[in-house]
Amino acid sequence: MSESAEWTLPGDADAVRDALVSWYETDHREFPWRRTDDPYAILVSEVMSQQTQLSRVEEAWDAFLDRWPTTADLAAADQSDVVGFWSRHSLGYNNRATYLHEAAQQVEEGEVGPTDRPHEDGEAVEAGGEFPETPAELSELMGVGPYTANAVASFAFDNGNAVVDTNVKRVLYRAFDVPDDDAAFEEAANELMPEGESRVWNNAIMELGGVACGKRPACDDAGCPWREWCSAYADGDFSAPDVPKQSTFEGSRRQKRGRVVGALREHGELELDELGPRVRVDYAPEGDGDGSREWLRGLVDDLADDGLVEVEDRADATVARLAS
DNA sequence: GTCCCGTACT
DNA sequence: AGTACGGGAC
Repeated sequence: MSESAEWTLPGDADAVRDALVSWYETDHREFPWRRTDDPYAILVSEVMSQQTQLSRVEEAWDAFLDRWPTTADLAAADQSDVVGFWSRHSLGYNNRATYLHEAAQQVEEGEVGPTDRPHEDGEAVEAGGEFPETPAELSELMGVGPYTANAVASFAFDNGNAVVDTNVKRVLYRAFDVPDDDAAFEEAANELMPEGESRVWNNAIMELGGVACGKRPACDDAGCPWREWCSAYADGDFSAPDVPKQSTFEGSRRQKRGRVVGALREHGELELDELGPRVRVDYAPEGDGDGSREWLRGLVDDLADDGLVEVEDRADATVARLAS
């Protein structure tokens, strides 16, 4: 179903496909996670890569897998250690550390994947620990959406659909005038992907978006394999789909949340009035506005709702620590 | 200050 | 449909 026929793939689509795969196979960046087909290791790399410069991900990825080499290891870990690791490595979005931890537990408990099936009360449940292999099963994992599901299915099992991230959108938008519309991008991406070759294809098209067709295009320098078909190369219009604006981090609530997690990681447990000055230099317990004890209580309560922090009311004071 | 960016939640 | 979410690179 396509109400918008504004875009078309070139008539010789197979030549387009072959050109990209050949270009990728001739030369591409090397990343350690491209040398494994362990779905867990690939999931870790994808979750990290969603948010961080690839150079720093390499070191964090190695250290993470060294510490928790399997889903069983991660599932058994204290969540505070996982969040602490995430924070120490400046990986951002601490929620995703808890998602990854929960996803490992889902796999170990057999909640998802090939062993997933209804069972009666009292019946022995199948052991679990088998990693899901299809995009639909992978999507059941906490923190795994359409992009990550297809990336893991592709890179671990060569079993995915076309990935659609901002790199892919930009490439399709520029080269084939696919409109800035999620359904159109998904349709075009899947029409273009050679059947059953998701591993090499998704690697190749994201490499194209990262190396040749970035925000600043490098068509000739990167030897873009699609120049002869590319609409943007022909008319010089290298505009890209709109990306949502980022609110400023300095002074933001996100910054204060990060400081709470950092302080609790460092000290283990703190009373609110010990935590406050580490979050805002102008912390002033009395009152009810920003920077007050009441404000801080609201902040740590939200972190508790997110599963990142534990808050305990004692007779004399309220204490906070990273969630175990 | 701007950019990066997929997912969960409302 | 819109918003929250981290912190480093530039």
